[in-house]
Amino acid sequence: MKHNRVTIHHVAKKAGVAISSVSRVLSNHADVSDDMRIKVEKAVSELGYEPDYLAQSLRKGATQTIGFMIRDITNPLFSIVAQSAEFELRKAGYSIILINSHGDSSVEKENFSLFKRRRIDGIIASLVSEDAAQTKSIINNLGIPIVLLDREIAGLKASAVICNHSIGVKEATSDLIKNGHKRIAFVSGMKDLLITRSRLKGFEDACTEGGIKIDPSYLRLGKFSEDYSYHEILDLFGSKKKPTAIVAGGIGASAGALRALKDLKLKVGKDVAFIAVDEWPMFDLLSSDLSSVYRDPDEIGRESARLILNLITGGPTSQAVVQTHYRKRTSSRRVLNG
Amino acid sequence: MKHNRVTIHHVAKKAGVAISSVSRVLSNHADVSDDMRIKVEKAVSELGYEPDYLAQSLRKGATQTIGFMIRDITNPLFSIVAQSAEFELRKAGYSIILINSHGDSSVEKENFSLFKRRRIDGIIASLVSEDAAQTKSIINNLGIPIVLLDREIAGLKASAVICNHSIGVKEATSDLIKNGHKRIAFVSGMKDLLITRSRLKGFEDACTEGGIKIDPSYLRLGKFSEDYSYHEILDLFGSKKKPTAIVAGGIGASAGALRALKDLKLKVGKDVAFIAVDEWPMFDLLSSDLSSVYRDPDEIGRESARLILNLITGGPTSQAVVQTHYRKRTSSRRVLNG
DNA sequence: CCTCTGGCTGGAAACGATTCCTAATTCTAA
DNA sequence: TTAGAATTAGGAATCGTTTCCAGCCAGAGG
Repeated sequence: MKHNRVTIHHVAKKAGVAISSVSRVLSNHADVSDDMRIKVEKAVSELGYEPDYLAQSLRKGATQTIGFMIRDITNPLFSIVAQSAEFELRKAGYSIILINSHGDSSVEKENFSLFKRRRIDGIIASLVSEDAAQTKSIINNLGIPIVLLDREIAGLKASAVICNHSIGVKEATSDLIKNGHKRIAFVSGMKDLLITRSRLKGFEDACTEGGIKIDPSYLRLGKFSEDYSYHEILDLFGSKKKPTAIVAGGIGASAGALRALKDLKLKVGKDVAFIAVDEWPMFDLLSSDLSSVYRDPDEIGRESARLILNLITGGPTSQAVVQTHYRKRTSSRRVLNG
Repeated sequence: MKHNRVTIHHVAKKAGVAISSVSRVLSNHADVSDDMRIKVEKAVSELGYEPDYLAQSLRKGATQTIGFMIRDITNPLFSIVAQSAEFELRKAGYSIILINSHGDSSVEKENFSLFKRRRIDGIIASLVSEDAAQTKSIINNLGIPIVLLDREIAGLKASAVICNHSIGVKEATSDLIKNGHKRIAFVSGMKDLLITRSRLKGFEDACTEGGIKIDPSYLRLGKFSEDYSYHEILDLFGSKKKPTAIVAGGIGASAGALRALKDLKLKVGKDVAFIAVDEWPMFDLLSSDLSSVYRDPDEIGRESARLILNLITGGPTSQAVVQTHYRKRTSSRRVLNG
């Protein structure tokens, strides 16, 4: 089985030249005579030779591979990001190794070490948390260029794709207020993440401008999971001061909230207003015509690819900002008892 | 920058032993004295040494990497398959390289060659087509173990995960017939794919048993795309003999069909019955309570991982069958003019 | 006391490329 | 004609491991 792999050795022998000459021809080195080029190319095509990545990588110290680590590949937003990043990176000759961290920071840690051992050239990651001091030191000691998705960590040598969440959420919340909503709930992930803080800022700004005082019990900022959101919404509607509108930050939050409303037999857009932050496949086929805060996942993927390539070729760390905007549909209207 | 990578060389020097001894300790070779083991382990932990995958791979001829090639990673079903396969393979020490073929068989061809150059240990693939003779010869010449998802190619040395589509579709179609439907349309992908033939068989069997003659114009078997399905449904409902029920084979087919019905202002479950083959995230939040044919994507991922590991360790090619079953909900009921 | 066995160890050859260095050849110019 | 420069080719080192092979030393058996 070993003898069926054709190496540069075989090519050299067949062409009757030295190994180094074959290598020079294939890497378009300047000092190659026409005669040599022809001989080698003939041998290459006759043998169907293709250089081995492994050996090249070992020698050159670059694997042409990018590690893509996310918390959950089944999240439709991330899968689009992964697809478009892969598309861009492949054009530049890179492959991607996909790793799930399952939202577990110890798995995340292992993954970084795996990346290092595999001599990954660069990393694109959506980290579990921003405050883990350990994560910070791991990344800094890794010596591998990294692009963070929607995370901002002080003192970290990393590029980042940051979405401007506050703008879209502000527009959306303002629209709710304009439609007469005063009791607006906001469900999303942990407050220590930039993404949550940014959304919260948009929410607060809109309330301030609209002259609405935020009741802290309407802020449910705990986890991105469906489960969390589901139970928080049930809890809110079990209380005396039921909200008339909900802003759900993230796909999980939206799914959990919509399920809760369904179980409560409350009709979205009629009994309660709703804004989904982020959309998912077949969004338009849902039972209600949801207003949303949109960002383009393709753009996130493209930008992250651009940033990591930039870093790999020695460029400085930088940030790319992806805008969000409000897509007004019918679920944000005034409701019966609003 | 080169000097900060700690190699087996440094460990050997620090421990005052030969490189080969370090390697023996780390690979749990039998011929190692306790004294040696202790010295080496001390040096390893003090230096924080981790063996380099590249060099190991080059020497051993195995990269501990699986290539995962699918037509579209944003397909929610595939992304779950990818996730569960990754989970299983990681437990066995493998990483996965994810590649999109974008449903393009020339890209697919390139990808195979990339896998070979990267010395991938095994491939899990959802191929674009089954009949391309070229693909067959490429795979056979590749010399890399491969597991096919839902494809059956004669004369190919490959394992496969096959879903038993016909059973679920038959159950579903029988239910439609029992509910009085006679004009049932079936939209799905190309007829030359096993997956389509298998679904069609279930459909035909149910019709035969139910005493219904199939009108060929109700069979729309062209592509898996949303677009195709959308236009075929519009076409069907523009004709004289409108169907009273639709079976949509695949997520794309379902999406396209549901959009067409929405545009036609036909209510699913009321004006027309509908069966979705395969579910997607937040299926339960759709505007209608869709009956479906279900298969477990997690199981597909697990099985494909199991089969490829089996092949890599020298086992024979084999098949795993994943069952489908009918999930009866309300969209399959009798309808107004049915 | 000598040989044989067997456990351990170190040295060196792979694995398949790239690249530096040196040498041979050709060409130009004095 | 010959020195010196410019091309071009080959040889060898290198990347970081694993693994084969040979040798050393200690203990056992005669």
